[in-house]
Amino acid sequence: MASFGQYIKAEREKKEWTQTEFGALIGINSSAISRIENGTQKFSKSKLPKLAEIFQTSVQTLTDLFYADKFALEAYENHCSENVFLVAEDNVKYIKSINTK
Amino acid sequence: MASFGQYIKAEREKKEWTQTEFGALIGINSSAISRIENGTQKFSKSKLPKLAEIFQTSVQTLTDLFYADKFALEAYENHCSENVFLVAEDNVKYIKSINTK
DNA sequence: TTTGATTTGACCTACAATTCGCAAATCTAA
DNA sequence: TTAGATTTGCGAATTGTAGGTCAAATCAAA
Repeated sequence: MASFGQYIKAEREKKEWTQTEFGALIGINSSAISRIENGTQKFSKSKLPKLAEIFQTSVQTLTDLFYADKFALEAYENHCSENVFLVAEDNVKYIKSINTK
Repeated sequence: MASFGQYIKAEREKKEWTQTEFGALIGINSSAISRIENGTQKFSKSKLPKLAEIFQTSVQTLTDLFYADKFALEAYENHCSENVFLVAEDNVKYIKSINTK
């Protein structure tokens, strides 16, 4: 999957909803839906649970898609080097090791 | 390296600067330095170039450390699954492929 | 004990980033 | 052509957050 916006668009079209219909379901103006699908506006993470409900999928799946997209864009825009995600992965392990002991 | 704050602290101590001295160099209040080193406040990314100068290292190195730390914390706090960074890496490749053609 | 260094809390300001709402423009099928 | 769907420009409004200030608490070493 390319981006979170493209994912939303694909799922919305699967359900054969217009942006207006989908917007009403999730509680977002239709122009915002357009921007979200096209990447000029971000989907609010606080709405992930509702989105999971509407799309009939798990919050975990959406969370991973959402953040993978977010991290990728941020890494690209800020010219991070190739291995930034490898380092990040190590850092998560470190954080977890601290918060469990 | 554990976190960006810990990195800053380590480098500052190598130079034998107090938080106040280091704060004066980078232009941040000493209590803010304390918070940054201890992770309750974020280092401003706009100051990365200045930090590189002060620490005599490359902006790229600091950028990678900074974002690896940021991504790790965000992934941890939002309960992303293990493979979120693998997906993110793919997404970066996709973004790059679009922006080069 | 004393002095400087560090940590922390509470509160506040300023700035930057985003979202939203509306209207207008554009697109797309029938 | 026309009606519904989508995109987009713009300005208003909101939100998030860095980091300052001040003061108090804690720490560490001489």
